[in-house]
Amino acid sequence: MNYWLVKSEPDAYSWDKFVSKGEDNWDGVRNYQARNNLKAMKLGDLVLFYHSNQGLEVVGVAQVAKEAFQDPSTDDERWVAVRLKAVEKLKNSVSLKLIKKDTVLSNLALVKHSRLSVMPVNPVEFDRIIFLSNEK
DNA sequence: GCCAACGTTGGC
DNA sequence: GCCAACGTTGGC
Repeated sequence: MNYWLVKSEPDAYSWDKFVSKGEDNWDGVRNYQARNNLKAMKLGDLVLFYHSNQGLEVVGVAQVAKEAFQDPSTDDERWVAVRLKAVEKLKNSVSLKLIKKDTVLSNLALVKHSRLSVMPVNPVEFDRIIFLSNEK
């Protein structure tokens, strides 16, 4: 099983909106690297949901409900979407600030490649974020 | 195939 | 609102 992190601006599409739908297509990605990551997602993979621009924190966990298919928001065959379903909201969201301070997470693509909107997360990093979300 | 110009993302 | 980092476009 693989782990991922996706970003969304809460103004455009928040975690709460996602939860209210239960599951939804993750489409509109127009970046090759991010698209390649979407294509690599397998059914059942877990996906961290991060709020960019506002919030700047990991807020919940989703799961891949359907592997890559033609992005329904465009006819351009280059782009794909996946279907994600909500799994759980983190007990405490994990802020970018905290992630940056954490030595285990210092190589996270979120920190090193801040503009990438869909990125892989290794199991150690994933566990660490879950661990941090349960602290306090 | 290079690179300048331009557009976008996202943290601050 | 600014701007650094990065991706894309298009002229040559």
